[in-house]
Amino acid sequence: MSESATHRAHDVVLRHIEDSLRSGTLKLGDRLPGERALAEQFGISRASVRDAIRSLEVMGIVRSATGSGPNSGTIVVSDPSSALGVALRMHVASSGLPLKDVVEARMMMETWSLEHAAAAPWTPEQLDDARRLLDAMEDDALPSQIFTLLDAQFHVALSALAGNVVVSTMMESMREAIRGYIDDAVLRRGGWDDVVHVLREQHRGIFSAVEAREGELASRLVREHIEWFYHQTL
Amino acid sequence: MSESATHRAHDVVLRHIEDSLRSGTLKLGDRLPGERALAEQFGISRASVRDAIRSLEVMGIVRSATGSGPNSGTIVVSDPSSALGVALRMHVASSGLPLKDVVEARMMMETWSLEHAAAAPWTPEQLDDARRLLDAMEDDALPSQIFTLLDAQFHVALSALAGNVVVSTMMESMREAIRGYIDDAVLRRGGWDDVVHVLREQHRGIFSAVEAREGELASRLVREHIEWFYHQTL
DNA sequence: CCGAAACATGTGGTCGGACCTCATGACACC
DNA sequence: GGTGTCATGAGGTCCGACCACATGTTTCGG
Repeated sequence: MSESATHRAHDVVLRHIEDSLRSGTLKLGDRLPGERALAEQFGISRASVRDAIRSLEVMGIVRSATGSGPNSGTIVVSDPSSALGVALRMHVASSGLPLKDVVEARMMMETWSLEHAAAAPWTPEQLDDARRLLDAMEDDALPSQIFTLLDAQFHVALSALAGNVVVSTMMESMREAIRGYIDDAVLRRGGWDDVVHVLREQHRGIFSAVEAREGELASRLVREHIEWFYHQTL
Repeated sequence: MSESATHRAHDVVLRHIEDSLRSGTLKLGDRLPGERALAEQFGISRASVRDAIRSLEVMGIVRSATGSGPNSGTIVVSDPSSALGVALRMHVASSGLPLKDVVEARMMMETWSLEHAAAAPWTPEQLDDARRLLDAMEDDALPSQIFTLLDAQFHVALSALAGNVVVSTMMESMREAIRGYIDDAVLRRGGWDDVVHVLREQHRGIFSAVEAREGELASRLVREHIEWFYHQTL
């Protein structure tokens, strides 16, 4: 923002794209010019253009695909959650961010979300997403990895009711980042059948509280839910 | 996690580094082999290796520098906040994430942090960081851009007392992402001299509450502080 | 006339080799 | 012993080529 330092070759295209995004010249769903065209336009090599686009791709700003037609090329998307999720996972892997703090942060966001969901203007249709996931998790034949996946989606769906995209995104990315650790911990622990019954009951309780718009109750239940599961496994 | 799909050339490097990080073979401060060496080791081109390293750099996992000596080459670091900050800023620019939600999320994290800071085991030295920033902001000659920078650091320093690295990191990155917008809004509004007096007073009140470990009061004050400033400018 | 197979086109993905800038440490020279 | 020069090796940039892929077009057989 402050120092320009446009001397780095790949920065010029990065800045140009950010400016275009900010000014509205480039918006969600638009296609960027081809890498070769951008290279010529800015007078830099295609490698540097690729460098910049790669950065945007890692951030979840654009998506690149080979081939031709409307689905090919580099397209402006908005996929912050998976991008942040990967980054978070890497930082947890490198011990830069303690897993304990990730779980704690997730609990903060989820309790906040459910509290605020009580007063938020969501429609019954939005709640149905969560209900479908709740029903899907009743299947006894579900492997634990699939269950935890649905579990994550259930929590995200409920939290989304609060209406804050940033909080939902961060929650989703944190869940994505720790999914691998959870699956490992579940397999290492064993006795999944006993655990899953408790989880189902807790989920139903949380869902009912949200449905009744009892924010404080929902918040307390989800806190107990996460704390219980955390101490059971990790 | 699910499909391996190591057919992408740059993914093999990415996976290898993540595994090395997870197993401890690679730790903070270590230097990666040179790009040419990695290329030969995995039997891929240097361009693909650069692609992978670039991804890690964007995530704040490594840092690359030219030259020779201990500060050169690619080194494992942990800089999630600036990495997330840039990504967040881009998403706000592309309207993928509403600024309002970012501010709201920041308020959630900060109130949570100050509440928990009351019971956290921080030392007086940690509080001194915030105190120094508080004193520095007393300077009347400070341009608004510098003030907001110190302001951001002050808030991060206080929040860090809660002891949760993930929350601190996210707060810092959100503040970084919206800094440009705040500076613009302040300049557009004018009358900075009137605003800054109120801000100083609010900061002192928040600091005192934290120092006295009155979590609830600190939390309330910081909420009012953020809400007031938000309505004054944006 | 129509459907299907072959082809042309343009995209990102990969490659390898070249040259540049830069920070450092070693070495020769005062 | 201090100092300036140079060799070294790292990342940064560029070029030009080729590959894999998805699509749109053309062509050919029925």
